[in-house]
Amino acid sequence: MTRVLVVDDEPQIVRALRINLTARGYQVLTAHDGASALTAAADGKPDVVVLDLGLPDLDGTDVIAGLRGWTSVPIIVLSARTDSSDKVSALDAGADDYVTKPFGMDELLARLRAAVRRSATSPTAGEDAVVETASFTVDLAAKKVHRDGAEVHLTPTEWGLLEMLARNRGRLVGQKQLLQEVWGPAYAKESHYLRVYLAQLRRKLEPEPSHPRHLLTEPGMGYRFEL
Amino acid sequence: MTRVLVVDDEPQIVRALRINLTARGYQVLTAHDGASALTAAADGKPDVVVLDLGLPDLDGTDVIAGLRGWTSVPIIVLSARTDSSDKVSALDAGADDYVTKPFGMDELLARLRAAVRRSATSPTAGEDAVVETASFTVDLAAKKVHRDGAEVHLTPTEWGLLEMLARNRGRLVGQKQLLQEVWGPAYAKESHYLRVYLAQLRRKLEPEPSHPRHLLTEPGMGYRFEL
DNA sequence: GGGATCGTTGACGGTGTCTTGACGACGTCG
DNA sequence: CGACGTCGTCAAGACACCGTCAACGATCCC
Repeated sequence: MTRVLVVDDEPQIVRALRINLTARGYQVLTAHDGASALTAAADGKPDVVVLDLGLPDLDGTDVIAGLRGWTSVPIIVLSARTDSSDKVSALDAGADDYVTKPFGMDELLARLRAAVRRSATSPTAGEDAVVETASFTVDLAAKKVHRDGAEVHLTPTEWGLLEMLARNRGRLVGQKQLLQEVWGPAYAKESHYLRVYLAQLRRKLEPEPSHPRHLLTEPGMGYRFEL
Repeated sequence: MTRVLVVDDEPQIVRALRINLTARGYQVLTAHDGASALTAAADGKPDVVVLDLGLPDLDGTDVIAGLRGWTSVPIIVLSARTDSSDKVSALDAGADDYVTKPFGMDELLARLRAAVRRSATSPTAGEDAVVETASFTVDLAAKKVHRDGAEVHLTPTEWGLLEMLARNRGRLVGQKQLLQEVWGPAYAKESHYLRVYLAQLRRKLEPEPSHPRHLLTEPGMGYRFEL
């Protein structure tokens, strides 16, 4: 789900955006001043930021600069000012788009889609798309697994499981979490599936399937992908 | 040096842009209709396109779609129409920005800088307009397929499918993704179409249609274009 | 108006995958 | 020491999916 951070100090604008965005399946985070916008962006990891320039505490370009210091998340600026100089300074500070109030909701949504589409195709996502271990490599973007140079074929379920573990590499992933993500919310208790498919993955990927080095079991808790 | 392709049929606009852009160190290419814009984009490999929607020959969204078929170069649309629906359709067709005439030169230049800055940070991943395999060649810009020197005729649907796969060559493309892109969002579950059209493509392009080497099936997941 | 092309839909067989059950090994706790 | 729960392994049937062929309308072009 796409996460949108809406930064505006006018409640009615925030409300209108929240309603429209939520109705279209976006997840909406909000902040009402510059300082909380920066922390919310760091905390909520939004996919796109809608930023009003007329904030009470910070200048708009400072907020943009504060974001651009560590993230390349798309920023769409809202502003009541139609001055060309305002637009130029905001865009040059690092904003991706500039919409003047009053704005049409259709247009804003279209510009938001465009911004999200752009950033989706560029692999700037913080995580690396290819995970490598001593015995095999997982390419998350291409959905391919290689072992000793040769490609290993995985079934959809096997891949879903491996992908979930690889995206959380190093961390423990609970069985319930795995089951709900790969099989669906109704399968939260079918822990037998995990045993069957972990065995299959180990047989395909581990040098010694009975003594796994990368696909580890944490008894009673879940599984962990270790590099 | 940054190369800008300016597409507009009004000479005075082209002249004004050429002067301003050249003075700021851009290299300027021009086209005055949709058809020549497409060839100029394929030929001149611009870093950004400024596109007027009111062209004499083609509809603006068709030009955008024609470009988006093979390149992700940023497109900034110029238009005299302020209709919200025009903006939405242009942005959803793949445009990056939409500026209404009359526009301030400062603002356009700032939006242009923003568009170039964005695309500069994303690695222009091996996006070649012509994809070559051992048995056939796909020219994404010209929308043509050759096999053994001769041109192969593809229907629009066949082409849409092949284009989508070729643009994601090496990567697995989910069936839902293919269906939504080629047939439309309402066809996300009509996976039967994929089987029929993949069979047709293989019959036309693969040396052994029953043992495909380039248009591969990943059961339960999707299809993959392998070089 | 006639013919060809294209998109859509149905039926069919074959193959691979998912699900399910049974069984033994291991560790823990009463 | 024995009961219990968890885990790993194996096997077999049910099922979904894929590829293929063919027929039907709709549309476009001559």
